[in-house]
Amino acid sequence: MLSGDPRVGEAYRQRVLQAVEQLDYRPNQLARNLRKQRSMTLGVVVPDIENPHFSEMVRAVEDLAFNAGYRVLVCNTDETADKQQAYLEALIGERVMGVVISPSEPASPQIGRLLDIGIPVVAFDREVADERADAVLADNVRGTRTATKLLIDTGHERIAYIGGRRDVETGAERLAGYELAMRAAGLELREVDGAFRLDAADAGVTEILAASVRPTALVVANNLMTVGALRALRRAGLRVPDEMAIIGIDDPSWAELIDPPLTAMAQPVGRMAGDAVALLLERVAGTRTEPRRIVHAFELRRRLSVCPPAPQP
Amino acid sequence: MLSGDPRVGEAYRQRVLQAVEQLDYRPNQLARNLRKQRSMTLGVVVPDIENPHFSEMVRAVEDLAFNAGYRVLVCNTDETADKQQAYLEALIGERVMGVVISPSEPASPQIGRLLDIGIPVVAFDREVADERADAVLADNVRGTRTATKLLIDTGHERIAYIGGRRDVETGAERLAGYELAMRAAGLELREVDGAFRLDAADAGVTEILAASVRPTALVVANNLMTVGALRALRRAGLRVPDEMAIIGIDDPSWAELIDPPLTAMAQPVGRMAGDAVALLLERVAGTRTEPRRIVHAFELRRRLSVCPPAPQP
DNA sequence: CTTGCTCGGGAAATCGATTTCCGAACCCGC
DNA sequence: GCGGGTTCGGAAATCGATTTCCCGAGCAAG
Repeated sequence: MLSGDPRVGEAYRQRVLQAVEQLDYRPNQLARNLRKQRSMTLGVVVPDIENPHFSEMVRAVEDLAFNAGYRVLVCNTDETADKQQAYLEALIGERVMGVVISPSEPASPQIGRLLDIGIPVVAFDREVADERADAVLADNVRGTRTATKLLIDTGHERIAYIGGRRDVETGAERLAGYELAMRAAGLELREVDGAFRLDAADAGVTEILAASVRPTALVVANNLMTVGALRALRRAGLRVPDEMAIIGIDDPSWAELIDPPLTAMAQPVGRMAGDAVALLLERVAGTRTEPRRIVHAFELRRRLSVCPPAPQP
Repeated sequence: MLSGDPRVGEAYRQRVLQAVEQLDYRPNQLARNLRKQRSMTLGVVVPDIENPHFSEMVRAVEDLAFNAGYRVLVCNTDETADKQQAYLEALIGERVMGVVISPSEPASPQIGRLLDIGIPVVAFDREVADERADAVLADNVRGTRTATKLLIDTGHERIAYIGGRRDVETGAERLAGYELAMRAAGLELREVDGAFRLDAADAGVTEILAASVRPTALVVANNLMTVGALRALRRAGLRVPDEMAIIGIDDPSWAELIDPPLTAMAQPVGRMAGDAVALLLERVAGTRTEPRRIVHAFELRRRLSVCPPAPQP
């Protein structure tokens, strides 16, 4: 009756509600969870919550979930398959009502298990291996191609790409976007792996700068690596954009504060998170059973870190 | 027996473990939670997870908690008392094993309830009203006084302070630190409320700049407001540091990338989070019953956003 | 007026692991 | 060889809300 049975007498209901009031009765959530075999919780699995891209996403998901009456269990995988597996296992154990995941490992068997037992999964940023999952993605190929093309159109020919892990969607697609643009223009590829990490990007850029023929522009595949790249450039004493143009994927809040303000490809993270939660809630409500994929476009934020290359000696 | 009863026959144990293996048996976490009246979860309550200060903290807590076998329920309060209350209520309902909270409202009655039912609470950054809670704090008064003193020692006399909410510990203490330093030097106070928010700080700085006599230096009480302040300065076309020196409390990763690199007071967030989790685990283990307060010192990161003021006309 | 049906409310079963309880077997020493 | 004390494994109670079941009352129709 306490769960809102409509066929209950009014007088009786009043009596009970009054008792509830007087005794300061609070239903035991744990007992409820056991009986219902679910907990009003959503799992959010991200590779790195310190990355502003993901903290913005977590923030948005959390907000929407809270308003819909859910709690959020945040899982940080450190880009490792192990932690991801452990966390997904835990989420299954907790019988969460849905999972938003930006997978470090797209093929964790737990993802299939989740879907098997009816827990909806929404892939965020990166797809998962299971067909049944929904997905909210950014058009990485086009975004990175646009970024690269901007450099080409500005007059650059030696353009290096600081990339992320190729074994995940985002890394592979962004690389593809870069390659598409470069090949279309008949330019030579120059790729360095920054593993989506600050330090690796720093090292990568340092390595690039050591080469006999330096590039005149960089495309950096995410915001952490952009910090690393900028650090390496600063250490090498290179001026941006005259000596090295740079365009970043992701547009964190500090992008317009640095010198020069960073030209960036922004993802509509807030809207993407909104879509992800909406997809989950549709599944929970049973409104939809067909998998859906939603792809968002990047948006170019033109600032001052890109200018034509210096004339060649 | 499955919970590791030591007084169990070896042969029997083997037989059971084999059965466990074969049937792919997974204990139902929800049933376990109900029976034990607890869930292997820690609650982390922060005002804004998008703020790098807190995302770093959440990240560190999450990591340590995971290694200790706990999950982390992240609660974002948006600096509102309402959301904080709702979340604390939920954490009580989930019977979490401990709570790390950076309170928006230090006196929520739920904090007392948590402690009443034996759930340890550690205050982070800002104290809570209940005596029984542990606390991990930064020495805000000294940190801000040091920051202000640096400006004074550099030769500034008109120093404005962009402050955060005075009704929370950090805001009040940082303000006090500024006032201490200014009064000690016999200088006039100039305070603006930025509510710890980017936009409010932007507006505050804009307001300050509109005054007939402008300050020559700013102390900004946290990293979000620093972004706002820098934005306002840029919009007004003021050069840092010659026309306006600036020192920020908090040292986010972008601080050394901006132009000029930001002079900042850094908090050892990682160590603070480590202490917080350690305090919780001590409580859970029952090793300690006396409340503890740990105070960490800020660390000055001298960069280029502070220089002597231009000579007066 | 009686049969049949609906509705309200109380009682009991359920979720599944943990914890307690108990009887049987076993060991030791006297 | 027997009483007292362990040890071990099975059985039952427990956690507390939800869900199902069921009976009695009330009402309508024949």
